[in-house]
Amino acid sequence: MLNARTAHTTIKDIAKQLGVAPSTVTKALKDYPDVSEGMKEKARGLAKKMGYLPNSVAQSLQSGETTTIGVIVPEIKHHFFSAALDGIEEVAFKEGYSIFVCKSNEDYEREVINTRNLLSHFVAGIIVSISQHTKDVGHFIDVQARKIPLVFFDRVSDEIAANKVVVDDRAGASSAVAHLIESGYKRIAHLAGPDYLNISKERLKGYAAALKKAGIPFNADYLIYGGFDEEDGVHGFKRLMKLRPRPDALFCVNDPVALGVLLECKKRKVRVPEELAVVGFSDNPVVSQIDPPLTTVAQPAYEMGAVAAKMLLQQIRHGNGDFVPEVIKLKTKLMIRKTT
Amino acid sequence: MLNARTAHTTIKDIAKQLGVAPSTVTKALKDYPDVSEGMKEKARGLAKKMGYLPNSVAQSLQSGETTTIGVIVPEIKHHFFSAALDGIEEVAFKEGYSIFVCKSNEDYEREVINTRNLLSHFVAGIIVSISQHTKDVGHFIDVQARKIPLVFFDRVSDEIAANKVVVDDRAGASSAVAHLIESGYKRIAHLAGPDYLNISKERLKGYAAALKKAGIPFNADYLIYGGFDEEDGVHGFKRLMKLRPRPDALFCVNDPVALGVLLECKKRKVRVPEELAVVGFSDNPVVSQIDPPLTTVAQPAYEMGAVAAKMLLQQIRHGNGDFVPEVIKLKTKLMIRKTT
DNA sequence: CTGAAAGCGCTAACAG
DNA sequence: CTGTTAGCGCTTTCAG
Repeated sequence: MLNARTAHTTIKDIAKQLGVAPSTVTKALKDYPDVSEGMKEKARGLAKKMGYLPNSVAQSLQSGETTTIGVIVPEIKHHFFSAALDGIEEVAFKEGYSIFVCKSNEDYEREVINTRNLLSHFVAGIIVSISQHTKDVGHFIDVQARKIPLVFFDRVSDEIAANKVVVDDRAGASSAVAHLIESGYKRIAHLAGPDYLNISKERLKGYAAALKKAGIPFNADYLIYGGFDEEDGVHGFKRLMKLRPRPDALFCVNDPVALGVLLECKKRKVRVPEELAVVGFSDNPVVSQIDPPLTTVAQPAYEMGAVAAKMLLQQIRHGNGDFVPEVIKLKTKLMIRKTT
Repeated sequence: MLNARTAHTTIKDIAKQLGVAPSTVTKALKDYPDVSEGMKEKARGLAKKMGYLPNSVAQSLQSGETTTIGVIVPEIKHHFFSAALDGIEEVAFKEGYSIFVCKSNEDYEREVINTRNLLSHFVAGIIVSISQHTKDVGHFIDVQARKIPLVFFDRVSDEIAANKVVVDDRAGASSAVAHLIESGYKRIAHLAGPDYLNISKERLKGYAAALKKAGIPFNADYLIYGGFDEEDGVHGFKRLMKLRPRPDALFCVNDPVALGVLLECKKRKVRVPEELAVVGFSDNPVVSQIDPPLTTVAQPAYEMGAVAAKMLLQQIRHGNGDFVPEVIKLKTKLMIRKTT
C-alpha cells in the first residue's frame, strides 16, 4: 500500500529547514500581518522549492469545514444530468469548491449509501436529484437535522421542506399545448409519465390547463399514463391509434417517449405533422437532428445546476439555521420545429 | 458560518456516554477481536442511536490515505465524457471509493489548478483526459513524482509514461473502410481531422491500410484534411463533389463531420447510400436516430472509464513504485446501419 | 479485556 | 515579530 505521507512536504519540514516554528510558517504562507516580510519571502520561496501543497484534509479537520460539495444524481451519462453537473462544477470551481459526484443509479438503497458517505466526508453541502424509486426521504431529513445545507433540483420531493430548483413544468406543458391549439389541432392527446411523480403531475396539469383555456373539453381517452422511455411512446401510440376519432396531435411527457411515437409513425406511414403532430419535453440534443426535427420544450439543464449550486453556496455561507426554503422555478422554452 | 462540528456525534461522545475510553469504542465499532461482545453491542447500539457516522476526514488524516479518486475531464456534458465518468463512478463505488470530478474546460491553466487541488485533497489517485490545449505535462509529471497513481484515458500524451486507456483507432478505421470495400464501393474518400492529432493520424492510417490490403491504390485527391465539426463535413463534401470520377463512399473522421455530409446530401438530393455511402466515428447517440441512421465506429466510452478506474485501483492497491506503464487499447465496434 | 498516550498536519490563542 | 501549546477525531501502540 502506498504511503502518501512520505511523499509530501509539510509545514513542519519547511519550519525545520528555516529553523522556525511551524506556526510561523503557517502565518507567513497565509500572509498574516504580524510576520516579517523577510520571513514571508523565505517561507514562500522554500515552500515553492520543496513543492509544498497544503494538506486540505488536515485543514478541514482543524477547521471543521470542507470546501467540498456533494452531488447525487440518478445517472451521469444522460444529457440532462451531465449538463446540470457541468453547471454545478462551473459555479463550484469559481467559488473555490470541489464536487463529489455520486450516482444513485435510480436505486433508493444506493442513494441512502451515497448520502451517508457524503456526510462522512464532511461535505459543506449536498445537491440532489432524487432517484425514481425514492419514496422515503428520511435520509435527507437526516442531512438537514445535521445542519448540512441541502438543495434539490429537478427531481424534488414534496415531503421535505428545502431549497429547490425546478423548471416550470406546468407552464412549459401549457405553452406546448397552446401552440398545438393555435396551429389548428383539435384532438390533442397526452402521453403522461408515472402518476406519482411531480413532473408527470405538473405536465399533465399544464396540458389540462391549456385545453381548458381554449374551451376544449378534456377527453379521458386521450390521456395515457406510462413511463419515460421509447417503448412507452410506442405502446401509448398504439393504444391511441385504436381510438375513434383519432387524436390529431400528441403531447408527450418527454423526448424519449416522443421519439418512440415518431418511430412508430414512420413504421406505419403516419405522416407527421399532417396526420399527427408530436411534441416532446426536454430538448435532448438528439431531437433537433432527427427527421423531422422534433418540436419540444427545452429545459435549461446547465442553468438548473448552476442555480442549485449558487443556492447551496448561499446557504453554506450565510448560515443554515434561519433561512426560509425557497423554490426557484426556471422558465422553459418552446422549440418549434417540424413535428407541429 | 455553519459549525459542522457541533452537529456531529463523535467517538468521544459515545465513549463518554458509555463511561469507557475512546479507543475502546473504536475497537468495538471496528469489531476488533480483543473487545468483549457486550461492549461491542453497547457501542453499536449507542452509535446507531446517536446517529454516529465516522469522520472520514479524521480517518484520512490519521491513516494518510483517502478513498477518493480525482478525475479531470475537458467537459462534463459531452456524451463521451459523461459516459466515461459514469463508468468510473460505477467501478469506484463498488470498490468503496468516491470521485472528485473536475472539468478543465479545455483550458490548460485550469487543468493545472485542478491537478494541484486534487493533490491538496490527498486523493488516492487521478484519472485524466487531457485538454485540447495542453502541451506541457509538467503538472502530471509532478503527480507521478509524488507517487500518486495516475491513469490517462482517450486524450493521452506521448510525453509521459503512464497507464493509459485508449481505443484502437487504426483498427476501427480499417474495419469501417473494409466494410465499405466489401459492400462493393470502389472510390472511397476520407475526410480526415487535424494532421497533428493522434486520433486523426491513426484513423488515416487505418483508412490507408484497408485500401492497401484490398489492392486499391491510394488517391491523394480523395483525402481531405479538416476539423471535427459539421461544417468541416459540409466543406469537405463540396470539394469532393467536384472531383471526376466522384467518390462513391466516404469515411469521416468522426460523427459530426458525417452529419455535415449527410445534411449536404439531403440538400443536393444525393441519395445515401446509393450514390454515396457515409461512415462516421464515435457512435454519438444522435446518429442512430437520424434518417438514415448512420453507419459508424462505436467507441466504448463507459467501458473506457471503467477500465481506467480498474487500472487506477490496481495501482493504488498494489503499490506504485515498481509497475510498468501499460497502454490498454479497447476495441471499437462497427455499427452497420443504413448509410452503407 | 480496557485505558492512556501519542500523533497524523494544521492553525488559533496566547506568551514571550 | 516568533514560539509554545493545544486540539480537531481517529486509531495504533503499549500498559495495565
